[in-house]
Amino acid sequence: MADTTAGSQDSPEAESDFELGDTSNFELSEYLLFDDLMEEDHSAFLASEFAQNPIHPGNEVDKPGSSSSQHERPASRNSESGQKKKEAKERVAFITKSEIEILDDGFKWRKYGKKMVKNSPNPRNYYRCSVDGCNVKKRVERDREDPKYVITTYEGIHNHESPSKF
DNA sequence: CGAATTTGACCTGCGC
DNA sequence: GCGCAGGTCAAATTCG
Repeated sequence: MADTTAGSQDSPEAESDFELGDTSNFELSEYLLFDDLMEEDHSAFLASEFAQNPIHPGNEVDKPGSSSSQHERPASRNSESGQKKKEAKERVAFITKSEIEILDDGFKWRKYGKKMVKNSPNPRNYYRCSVDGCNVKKRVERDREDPKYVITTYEGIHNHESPSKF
């Protein structure tokens, strides 16, 4: 699973019902239900489950009307001033059935924040690609009803090859 | 010693 | 206008 499309999106075939009412800022949102579980026995089962229920109701993974707020921090804090480049970031959410959220996908991630969300009793972890130049972010959060499931949301595309592997 | 991780504080955006 | 929620950064600490 290390290679799991590390670097590029695989065949997109999960988006459709996700209608973004406000596409002013967003242009693409693909949600791939992936289960890189080692026990294919369960993965197959889960796959069916997700097929019926993509995500539990009230999923905050993507709210079509909630407006996609792009957090553009003003240059106030940022050293770069006057440079606000809003690049359309690819957002891909993966649902993995695992007890650990430290899934090694072949990239080096540095945790830069943790936050408790109201929607889930579990904290949400924020990771960032440690590779310089790669501004890919990863959001890891446990399922609200099934702590065994981990929702990993990738934001951005890796502009480099995997540091490890190969 | 260096890099990575941790926790708290701070800021921004939206809703009411 | 204020409050809430979410997200990010920074400083301190720990592990390798």
